[in-house]
Order: sequence, then structure tokens, then C-alpha cells
Amino acid sequence: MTAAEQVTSPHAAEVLRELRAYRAAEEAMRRRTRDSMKMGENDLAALRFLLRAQGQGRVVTPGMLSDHLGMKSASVTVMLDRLTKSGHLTRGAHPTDRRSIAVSATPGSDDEVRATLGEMHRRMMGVASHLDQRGAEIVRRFLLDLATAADEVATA
Amino acid sequence: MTAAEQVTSPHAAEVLRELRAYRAAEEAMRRRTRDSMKMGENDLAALRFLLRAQGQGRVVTPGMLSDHLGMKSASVTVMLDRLTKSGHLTRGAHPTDRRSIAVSATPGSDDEVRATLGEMHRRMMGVASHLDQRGAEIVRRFLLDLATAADEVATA
DNA sequence: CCGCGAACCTAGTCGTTCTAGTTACAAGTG
DNA sequence: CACTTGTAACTAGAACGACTAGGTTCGCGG
Repeated sequence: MTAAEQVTSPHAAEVLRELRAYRAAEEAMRRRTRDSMKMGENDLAALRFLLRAQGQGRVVTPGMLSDHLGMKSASVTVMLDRLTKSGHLTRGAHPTDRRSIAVSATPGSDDEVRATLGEMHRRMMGVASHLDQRGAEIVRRFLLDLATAADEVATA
Repeated sequence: MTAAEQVTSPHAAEVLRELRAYRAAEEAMRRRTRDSMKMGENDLAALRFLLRAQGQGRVVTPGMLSDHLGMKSASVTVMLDRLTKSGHLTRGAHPTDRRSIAVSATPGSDDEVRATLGEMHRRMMGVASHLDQRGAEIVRRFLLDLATAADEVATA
């Protein structure tokens, strides 16, 4: 707005506008998914985390979900109750630590999430595949710089 | 994972990984800001919307916030109560429609938000400015395609 | 074998949003 | 001008989700 900001190149503003538009679109998509599954934000994030870990054969405990989602362990317990009652996951015995618990997604939940987020992932992969090697490098660098910028804000 | 997805170029996966990293970083940044201001997500979004509109001399009504944030008007009322009590905004008379209300941010609120999100915006602008014309076009196209993909998922 | 810490759960509270219903005003019609 | 319909915001009350505090069970080191 001020004269000092006029030094920025005109196409930079275009890029940021497009970035905002993408973020809005993705958020709206995520919201539609949550609404159609009648879930909260954390519930869906937990399922995604769970499915990804399961795909790699890793065991997931409530504590890991607590760390990953930034929730207190008590809140995780209630969330697991909720998702268990809705049939999205089950609690089982932990293979090595009898204090702990192994959380696993039900097959139905797996299908449900893959049907929506998997579709999204495929499309995104399609978009990214249209980049040639140089384009990919440019985009990658751009995203990396943005992430660095975000990390540095309000941290110093 | 399956053989069918092996057709995607290897650098595409890299790009998507970077994209996820950026989204996580931005979300974390936003969360830090919200926590430091002790506000909810919508509260902060409302303030940003308000400040941007105010910068353009536009009048903001509760109804506009309701539309923009996807909240019910009743929820907006409560949110305005909250933000008024915390000293971030004031309610005033609407210039033309006496049914309506003009919401405006307090100077203190303006400073507070600019100090954090303005900093973020400057940094993002800096990153985007490092792109040359061709790079900007590539990134812009990429983001536009992603937004289109998100829009089309679960809509058909 | 005993105490300490870790992992999870239970109970109670608070904050945020929603639905339903109300009041005040605007706009169009005879 | 009187009347009807629609719009803007608010009030009341319930639902939902996350947090704090306080158990319970179990692994581990002395």
C-alpha cells in the first residue's frame, strides 16, 4: 500500500494472490470432506496420520497422536472414544508395552478416507507431474523458501 | 503405492512433499499467532478481513463476516461481543441502512495484527519477488491447477 | 521388591458454534 | 399512506470439543 512496498515486482503479488486462492480452495475441500464424514478437524487428521502409519507397518499409540496433533492426552482419549463409537477405529493391545495401546483404523474407515483424500492426492500428483524438471525445481525452491519464512516469523 | 501410480515422475513427489511441509509451517505460524493473541481461528480471520476492508475504505457489516467466514449470524454476534469486550473492535452506526451495523477495528488491534501478519506478508512478498518472470508464471500456473483440482474433488 | 515415572483413562469445566425464535428496519404494492 | 414481505442483527439454550486435575495400570532401575 505504501510507497515502500512498491519495490516488489508486480508478478510477485500475482503469485501470492494465487497462493491465497489455492489455500482457500484446499481448505474448502477439506471442509467438505469433514462435513460429509461428520467429523471435526482433528478427527480427520488423526485418521490420515493413522492410515499413513499403518501403510508403513508402524504401530500408533494415543501418545503419538497427542504429539502429532498437539492435543492433551485426555483429549485424545475422548477423540478415540468418539472414533471408536463411530466405527472408524479400534483399540488393541500394544505388541511390546503393556501400558500402552495400539490404535488401528477399520477397513471401512480406510476406504472412506482413501475415496476422498486419495482422489485429491492423485489429482495433486497429476498437477505436479506436469512440471518439467526445471519447473519442479523452481516450485520446490519457492515452497521451501515460504516454509522457511513461516518458520522464522514470531519465533525470533 | 500401486504399479499404476509409478508413471508419475519422481520429482512430482518431491514437490508435493515440499508443499505439505509449507502448509504445515504456515499452519504452525498461524497457530502461534492465534495463541499469542489468545484468539480463535475465526476471530483472527475476521480481524484480517476487517483490516483489509478498512484499508480500502469499505464498510464491514456482521452479515459480510458471516458470509466470508461461513458462520451463522448468531455466531457472528457472539464473536463480535467477544472481540468488543477484548477491545479489538467497535460497533457503530451503518451510514445508510439503519437495520445494519458498521464494524470497525480499534487502532490497537490494527497494530497488533499488522505486527505479526504484516511481517509474514512482507516475507512472502520477498520470496515471491525472487522469482523471475518465467518462474512466476510456472508457480502461478501450478497453484492455479492445484486450486482447480481441489475445487473439483468431491464436488462432481 | 519397591518406588518413580510413563501411558492412558475419568470427571468436571470452559469456550465456541449451532438451531430456533424475536425485534427493528427497508422495500415494494395497492 | 397502510400493508405485506424480506432482511439484518440479536437472544436463549443446547451440543460439541478441548483443557485441567486426579486416578489406575504397568515398566524399569535401585
